Amino acid sequence: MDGADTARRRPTITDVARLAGVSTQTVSRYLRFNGGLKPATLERVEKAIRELDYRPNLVARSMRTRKTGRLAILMPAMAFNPSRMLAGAGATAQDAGFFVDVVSAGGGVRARSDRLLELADSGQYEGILSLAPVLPAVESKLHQRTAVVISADFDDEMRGIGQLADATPLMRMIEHLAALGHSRFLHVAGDAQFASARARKQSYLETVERLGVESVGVFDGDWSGESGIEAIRSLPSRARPTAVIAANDLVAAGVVRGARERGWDVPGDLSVTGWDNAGVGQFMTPSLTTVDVELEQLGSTAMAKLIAGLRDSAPEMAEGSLFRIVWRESTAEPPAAGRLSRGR
Amino acid sequence: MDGADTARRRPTITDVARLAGVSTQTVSRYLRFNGGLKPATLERVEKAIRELDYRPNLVARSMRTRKTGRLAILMPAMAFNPSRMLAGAGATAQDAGFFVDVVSAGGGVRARSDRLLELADSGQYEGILSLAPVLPAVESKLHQRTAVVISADFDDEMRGIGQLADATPLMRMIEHLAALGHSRFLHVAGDAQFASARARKQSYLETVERLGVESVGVFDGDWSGESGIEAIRSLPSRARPTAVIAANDLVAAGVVRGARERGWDVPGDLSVTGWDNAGVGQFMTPSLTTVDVELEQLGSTAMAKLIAGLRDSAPEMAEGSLFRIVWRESTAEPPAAGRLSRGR
DNA sequence: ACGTAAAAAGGGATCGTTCACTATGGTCCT
DNA sequence: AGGACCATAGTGAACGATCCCTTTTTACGT
Repeated sequence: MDGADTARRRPTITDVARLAGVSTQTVSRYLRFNGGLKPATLERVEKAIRELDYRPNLVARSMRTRKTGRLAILMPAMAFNPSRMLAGAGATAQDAGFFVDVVSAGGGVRARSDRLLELADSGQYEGILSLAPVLPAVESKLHQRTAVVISADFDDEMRGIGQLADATPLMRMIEHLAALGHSRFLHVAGDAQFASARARKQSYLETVERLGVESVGVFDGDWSGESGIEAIRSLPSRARPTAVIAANDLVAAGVVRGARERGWDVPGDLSVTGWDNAGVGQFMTPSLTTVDVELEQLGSTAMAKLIAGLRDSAPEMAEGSLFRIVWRESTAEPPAAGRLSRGR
Repeated sequence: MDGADTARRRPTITDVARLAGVSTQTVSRYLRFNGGLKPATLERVEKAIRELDYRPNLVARSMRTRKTGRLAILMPAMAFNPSRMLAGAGATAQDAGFFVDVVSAGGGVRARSDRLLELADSGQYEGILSLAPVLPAVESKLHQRTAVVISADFDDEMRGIGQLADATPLMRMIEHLAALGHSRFLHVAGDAQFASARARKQSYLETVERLGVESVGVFDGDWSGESGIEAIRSLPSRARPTAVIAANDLVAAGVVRGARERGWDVPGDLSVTGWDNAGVGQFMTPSLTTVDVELEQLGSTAMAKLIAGLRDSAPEMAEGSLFRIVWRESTAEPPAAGRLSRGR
């Protein structure tokens, strides 16, 4: 996984000083507070920094200043959702002798990408694992530096681990429903920015095609409950599916709600499946059929890949499926012909 | 907020070497691989380390080895729940010039406490913000070292920020329900390990007392949906509340489910409130009345407190409430006398 | 033109560790 | 006995930045 790419040494403050024709102390002064420099000197320093694309080595700085500028947040590994994945990743990394810091990056893809670059350049990390999509352009900028990046749900052009995006359980669910007699399906997709959303959509289309069952179409949603409702609302009443494959549980909940709005009974008239096994789904009425994902395992595997990449060794892959379909009340046999609730 | 407590300098490898009567290199050798030392020397070094309670300075080590042993995980600030709080905390810290690393700590209180100590002693952090409960004993062990700890939901004996534990919205909800005519309440509490759970329970008891309404009791749960179901199941049929105040949305969903099991209609026979405004609650039937919490704000405030503590200045407190009650379908007027569903 | 003070820039030490060598002393072999 | 070799321990120099202090340059008033 690359890694043998540390071509140029990182420029240091000395390099900058030499290029600018000043002492390191002057450069240091520039870096810490933009004052006390003659305009001419200042410009020379700035130019040198720009030219070398220099960034201070934060480790060396902390060493001298005895300040790290870092705070740690201990995350509860409680019922919270994403922490399950983090917990897995963290454990694996710790076993391998690494500290794991989870840096949260707010904002959109753009902001996240910038943050990623910033982190990579800070020299404080040997590897970065991104669990969120990042702009493809990031990779090229990254290559010259050391940090290795792997992601669980990256853009296709990047090295994705692919497991999160594995959508075979969705295939199985459709097969099972088709075996029960369902013949008209609808898919409400997640945000296409996510590889997992695209994979599920893709898998849906292929499976429907392969089984020769009818598809009412795909509604392009955004993981939100609203998109689930909207998908049902926007359905012309003649094209009424008997089963909806939702991108996740939240969407599925929206779908159920939307169906109820139109007077359709779930699962009497319509079967609905979700994805994630969100805690609440089990207690809804009807309880939600969903896919339980071994998030810890997933996080752990992703981390193992990253570490293997750093060490130029092959990762140990976990065997066995990371997914488990949980059949609950929201799925059942399709309504017998003519026994549909009227609805709208 | 302490901080002026850096009495002793941290012992260095030189101190250890001097005390053991060997060179620093020998100590270093001991630290990196326990070999190549004569048993006698080894013991002297070990004794010195123990005596000084020495721990290697990881910053200096990274500086020399050019390895940080750290990995970063970029967390998606997406629909995930806890990341909202992290996002707020992270933004505030970044504004103040700090890097924020979110370290996830799995396991129980015990493991988390150990991890906290480890982090504090690593010397890599200036402050630590724990969002999860930690053993009270930790505080005393911490005092001698530099790291400042504040938590949003600590044990009472520690400096909690109190805001997460603020349960006034719960009071408001009870008042409102009482005004609607409800007179028999039940509370399903969360894990008593959490200050927020205790605060809600406390607040429930006080409010019920103050308003002079009847309380069927408090069921001590653990934040889980099962505990919600169990609370309803275990209710003798003569002591039937008209409103249940659940510790969070998951519990509330369990309560709704349990009520349905017994043939009680929600909200016809029983009103139910949750807490958290979990995404799915809005799409359940009935949709869940809940308390929406400004998690970003909360995280941000907690972080501001921590930073203020580090700088010995007063934190800027956010004004305005961080809570908003969201009334939805799961709450309504109590059933008119004699118009209860039969149920069991 | 000169002295003086302030501004600007530089020199060298230093933070705590590890690395690449070197210096011991002892053991074993020829 | 002499040397090769190993195990053990020590020396000095980095790593890259900042800090304290000194030196040089500039500005300014007389």
